[in-house]
Amino acid sequence: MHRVGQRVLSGRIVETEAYIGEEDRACHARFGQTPRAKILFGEPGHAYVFLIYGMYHCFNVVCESRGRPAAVLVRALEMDNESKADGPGKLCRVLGITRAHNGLDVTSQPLWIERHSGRAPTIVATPRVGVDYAGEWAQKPWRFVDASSPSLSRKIFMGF
DNA sequence: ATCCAGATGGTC
DNA sequence: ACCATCTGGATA
Repeated sequence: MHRVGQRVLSGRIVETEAYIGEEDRACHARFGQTPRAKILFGEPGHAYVFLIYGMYHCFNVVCESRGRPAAVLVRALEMDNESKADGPGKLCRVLGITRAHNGLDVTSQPLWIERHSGRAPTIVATPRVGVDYAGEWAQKPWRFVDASSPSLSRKIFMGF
């Protein structure tokens, strides 16, 4: 959920990826506590937002305790309206999330997450997207999707 | 259906 | 030089 003025933009999270620790060669924490990755090393429950390819943003939630860098990238939403949010860049564009949100507490306004009360998801794990440079770490099944959702960033196929 | 160049700028 | 992306146009 993101409150902007009187409006609340929201959607159901249907796709995520885990980035876990300095040893994860796909994680931004792999270079240690650089200026960009600073938030990753901080308190859990805070937003880690970064600019990618000079024109898009990616939204993560920091996990695990201070000093232990880990986060969940939110990659797709099923929107409450007609908007499309089937990808990490589109999601941030549609919800209006930018680096101005980096470090915000995600348990309160204006940017927060609520438990969904609808039907249970059918969770399927696949390799993460766009991290081929990460060697063996690229193959870990740390992307999680609701296979029953039509709003995924890419289609699922046999086994995945 | 698949392939790919181009956009665009922070980060290391 | 690289990059946790997206779009539109070309090709088949």
